[in-house]
Amino acid sequence: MFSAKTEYGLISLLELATIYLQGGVLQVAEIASRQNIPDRYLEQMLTSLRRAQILRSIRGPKGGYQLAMAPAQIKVVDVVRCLEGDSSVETRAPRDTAEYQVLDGLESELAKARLQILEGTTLQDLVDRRDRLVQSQAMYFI
Amino acid sequence: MFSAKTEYGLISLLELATIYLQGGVLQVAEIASRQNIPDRYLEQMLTSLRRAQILRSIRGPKGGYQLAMAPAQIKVVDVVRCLEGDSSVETRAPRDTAEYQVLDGLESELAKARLQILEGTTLQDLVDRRDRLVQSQAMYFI
DNA sequence: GTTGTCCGCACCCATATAGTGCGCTAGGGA
DNA sequence: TCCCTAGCGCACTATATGGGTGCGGACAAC
Repeated sequence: MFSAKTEYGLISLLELATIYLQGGVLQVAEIASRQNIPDRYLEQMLTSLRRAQILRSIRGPKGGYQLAMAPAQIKVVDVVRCLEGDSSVETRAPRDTAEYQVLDGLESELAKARLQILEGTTLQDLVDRRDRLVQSQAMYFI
Repeated sequence: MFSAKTEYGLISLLELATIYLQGGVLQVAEIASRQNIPDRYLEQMLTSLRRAQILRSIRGPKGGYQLAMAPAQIKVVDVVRCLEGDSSVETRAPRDTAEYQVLDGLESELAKARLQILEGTTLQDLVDRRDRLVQSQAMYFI
């Protein structure tokens, strides 16, 4: 459902979100090795996210990336739109029969449902879910 | 959102649904030319739909395809599953970090929303929508 | 000025999607 | 009976896309 690009981006943001309050910084290589992502590839996603003002970068030694705003301000839909080729710019050609129009209607219904979920979920929500998940999994070891 | 395969299939079923009550039959070439679909390609979709028991075929002169059941019995999700490579058979490998699990949760949320719509829409629904569309467009000419 | 990190392309490769070619098979009608 | 028509089946091609690499430059800290 998500492309690798989107997944890698969201994962990275999730990592950065957890250290946001301390103003923490992570380097591409750190995230990549921890999450098993090709680092040269991950750079591309982080660059896109920086251009979209979602991330901020610091160059030089001790550099890295950090969130440009609070996790609660970042909606998943923003990340998806940034990393997925903003799918809606496609000008399909004829599509003039009534049958096609009905299908278009159905497709936009699907797109709307998807958008609604992505609009309603913030990075903070994902962080919370992950924390709860880790918590519940830790229970098993007691 | 839909692949060309799925669209072509749904369009064809829509055409066949409108003549279902008269037990009507349409040939590949007819549908293809009316909807501007490469006919040799469309055959592949119709074959898949026949194998899935959604269509029935009649060979020889005066042959063609017809629906195997009433339009109200055919759910869009059946057609999509038949024509789209039943996406859910993919066994993604590692995906063991908590971050990935959270993403998987979000993705299944999206998939569920999509499925709900596709499950709840029948061919008859689409036919009705098209008829209403044609009706309302005819209004403009009065 | 050297090291470490981000920056930015251009490039490559595998796979999926969309579409074609070509011949076979079965049923109806002259 | 023979031929024509329309479905059957599969191998093949071509183009786009997604995922990933290579290589060098730029900038900041030490």
